[in-house]
Amino acid sequence: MNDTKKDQTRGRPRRFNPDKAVATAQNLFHARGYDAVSVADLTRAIGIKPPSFYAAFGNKIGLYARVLDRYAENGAIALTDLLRDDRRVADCLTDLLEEAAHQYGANPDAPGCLVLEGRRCDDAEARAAACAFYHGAEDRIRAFVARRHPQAADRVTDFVVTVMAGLSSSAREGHDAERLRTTARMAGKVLSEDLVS
Amino acid sequence: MNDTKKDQTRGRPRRFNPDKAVATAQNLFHARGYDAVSVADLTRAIGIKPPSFYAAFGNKIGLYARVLDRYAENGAIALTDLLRDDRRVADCLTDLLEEAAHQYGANPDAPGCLVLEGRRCDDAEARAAACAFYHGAEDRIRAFVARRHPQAADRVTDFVVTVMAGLSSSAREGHDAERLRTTARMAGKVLSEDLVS
DNA sequence: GTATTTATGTAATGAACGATACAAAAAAAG
DNA sequence: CTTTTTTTGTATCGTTCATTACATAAATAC
Repeated sequence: MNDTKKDQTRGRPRRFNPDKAVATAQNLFHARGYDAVSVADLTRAIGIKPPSFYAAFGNKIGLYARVLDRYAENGAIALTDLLRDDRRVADCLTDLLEEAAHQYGANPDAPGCLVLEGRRCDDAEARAAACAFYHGAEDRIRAFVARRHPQAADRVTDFVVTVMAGLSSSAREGHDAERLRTTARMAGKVLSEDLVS
Repeated sequence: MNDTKKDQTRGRPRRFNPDKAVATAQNLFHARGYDAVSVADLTRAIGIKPPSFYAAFGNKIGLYARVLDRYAENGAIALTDLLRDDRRVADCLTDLLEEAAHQYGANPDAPGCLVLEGRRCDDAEARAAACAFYHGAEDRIRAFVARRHPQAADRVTDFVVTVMAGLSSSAREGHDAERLRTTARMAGKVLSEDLVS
């Protein structure tokens, strides 16, 4: 019957919630970046000791992968909702840039994009994990543009992802959501004129 | 007479050229970033042992400061040449973006901007050093725009520095100079329309 | 020559890192 | 109860990091 509440696993029960731990780790990684967050920082913030950490997540990269998954579901930009076929491509992309501006500047304690910033950390595995998410998003944007503007897809995608990376960078530099949105709107104007029809 | 060739210092002469060492360090820091370059990497590349390193440069930050100075004179964008009073502001800024695209993509082994990327390394002192150079450049851009478009200065400067950060980021992602230049030109169009007259 | 000064090479320092060995503790299964 | 399974805390591992003692080498000054 109630197989959700009763933990009918065998051994000693966990004293911490792994999902909550992932959320805590997400905050840390987003605030400081992968390299600057040590395992000691993570265990302290979660409230566990290293052995519990490694038993639950494998290693630092393992937890980072969980964080990226959570970010893709929770905090990242919902491309599916934004890149619609019933609106002009330029308008969708402008909304995308404005949404990025809003999200990247929303929380001053975790500015910018977890994935965009994660692309250039110093750990090869973590970098590859972040880049995988990034390339997925980039490909979706390019495919969306290509459907109606095939010859402009590469150029427009380069422009959009470059502006998004700039927005994330400026967010980390201290630009608030309002300043970022102004920048995003300026960038959006280019698209409206470039992608006529 | 010839006081340039004769080293009339007292003790044992140096077996390496500090200026060449700074150039070597610049390549390393630009290629991998401050955090990812260890003192061991630097001493190996320069061809000296740690004591010679610390005697010559003080510490890792000391050498990084020398590298930033060298970059400002050598590799960075010559704002003085670009931000001219005898041309339209929008044209100057578009040239600035295109020049950034050209420089950031010129050397695949050292993509992006040393200063822009250095802003977000994990060492507080190195970060402060890079940010000092960055803020200097940002202030010059803002002052240049403000002279003729005072009410647009903040907005336009935010846009320009954000695009530049995006260009540097995309350069590190692998965009070559040509792709970056296309992006830069697209961004430049906004300025021509925003800053009429 | 001797004294002084500076640079060099060997080797080691303490600190922080990611990751583990090990035994005790807390639960279910028999 | 005993056995089995899993988690926990303590304590530590080996590696890498930036930095430095220390003695030696190579130059000038006297």
